[in-house]
Amino acid sequence: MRAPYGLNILDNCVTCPIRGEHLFCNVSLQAGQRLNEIKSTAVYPKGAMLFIEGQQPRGVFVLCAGKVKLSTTSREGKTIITKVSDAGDVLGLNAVISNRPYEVTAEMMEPGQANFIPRDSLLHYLKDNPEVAMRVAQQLSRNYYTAYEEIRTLGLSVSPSEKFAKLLLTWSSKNAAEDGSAQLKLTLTHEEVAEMIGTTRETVSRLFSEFKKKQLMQLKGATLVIRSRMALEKIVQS
Amino acid sequence: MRAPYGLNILDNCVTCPIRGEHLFCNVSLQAGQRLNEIKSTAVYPKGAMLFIEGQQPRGVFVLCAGKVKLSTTSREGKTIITKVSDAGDVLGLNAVISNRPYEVTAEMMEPGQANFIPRDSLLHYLKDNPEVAMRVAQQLSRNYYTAYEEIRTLGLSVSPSEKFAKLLLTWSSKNAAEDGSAQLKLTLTHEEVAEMIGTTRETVSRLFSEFKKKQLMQLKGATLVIRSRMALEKIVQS
DNA sequence: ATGGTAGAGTGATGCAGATCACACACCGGT
DNA sequence: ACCGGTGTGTGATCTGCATCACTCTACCAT
Repeated sequence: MRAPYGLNILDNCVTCPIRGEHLFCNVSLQAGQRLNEIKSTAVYPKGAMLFIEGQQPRGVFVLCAGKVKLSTTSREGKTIITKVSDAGDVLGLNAVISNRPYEVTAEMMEPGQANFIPRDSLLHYLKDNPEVAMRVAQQLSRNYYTAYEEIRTLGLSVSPSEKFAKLLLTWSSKNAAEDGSAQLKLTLTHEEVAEMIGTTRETVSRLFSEFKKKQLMQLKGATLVIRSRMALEKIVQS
Repeated sequence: MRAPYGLNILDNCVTCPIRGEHLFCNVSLQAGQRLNEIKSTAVYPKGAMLFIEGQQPRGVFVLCAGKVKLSTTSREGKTIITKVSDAGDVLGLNAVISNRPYEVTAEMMEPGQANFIPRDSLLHYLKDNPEVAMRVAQQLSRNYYTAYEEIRTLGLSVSPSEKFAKLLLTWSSKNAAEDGSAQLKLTLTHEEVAEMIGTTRETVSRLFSEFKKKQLMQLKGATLVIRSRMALEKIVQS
């Protein structure tokens, strides 16, 4: 199947091409079919906004391919990135369930694909499928935990170094090797990293140098190598 | 009915003596009765811990009377207070639904009363009452929004003054008068205020003086008078 | 009264990190 | 080869707040 942005369209990504533990997976056959009827698939270019902070919730997006940046901006223009989502994540769920405006802006960081489920359809669907409703509740509380971790990080760790180390740890835990090292592609700019840990671009730049010098990490092109998680954990201390 | 700590025991506070919009209110008659069967009521002294960060979730507490302080502490002993709950709030819901450890510590700030619903009973109950399950999902997403606001505050507002002004605003919105002024009892110590906005006791002390001098607030004994919300909002700017 | 303790006010000092101001490196377009 | 734009590295300065170190008050218990 031909698709724009050099992507192949994934056939039925709502029922998780990737992870077994996904929100809409392992539902009954009937429930799965109904889900296919109410979803619609679309492909997005880099920079596309799935939704914007403050908008009324139209529905949820189930991300099939590509990375999505979730961020909030204050009136003065200061921005924090709260999360980088990837395939399998469900975006906009909180807003849809509670019928409040989207609390973040979701922007494609690279070309990707997502399934859209309109708010009304989803709510009816959940009414008819209590099993899935329960899963949604669990997903919401997981979201809450993630937010909570963020609060702990922002509220308890004082120094940028600590927050930076924490960020590296979360990255490395997604690509961990046996020996405590990890390797991953760095897709964010220093500016964006700064927005994730609530500091300035310059400070991030200095943090990179400092951590490299201290042998905590290594950088070959866009490939980030984390030497030992242990050493980072010692910096975090919280 | 006699009770310890000078409290009168409230008869059936799980079905909201106070607020109509409560989680377990307006459920069907049958569902309400079942709820009464699985709950148990207890009275707590000041300083009692309903649950502690890291404990396995035993169940949820529906607060009937008294204020409860929710906090997290880092390994180095730094503490942040994430919320002060009062009557009507449901505590521990996220932990119970997602079956993860309680993420906060819940401590009574004054004598009070709460209904306890054990985890298993609640989960069965929700399975049997999808209407209530949906309400729980909504409650969870509200919790999420609150957490999200906290993230915005911690991440976007830099200075303690801003965060302090923000805190005063949330306080005053609960006791607002028509003209933008508000009056409330200050039950927290400077230390505790510091833990709410992520700064030190000394800084809070100076903030109080500063805000009083700038006519933003007034303090008669434990009664805090907020002159104009407008002026505070100008400080917040986010 | 007298002590003890928890909370509150306030000055002096030091430093981490924001801010400003550059220079440079890289890449894609024409 | 040339440019412009975007991202990065790094020095110099400036400042807000944490930290330390007190004193003072209010309140309770004896």
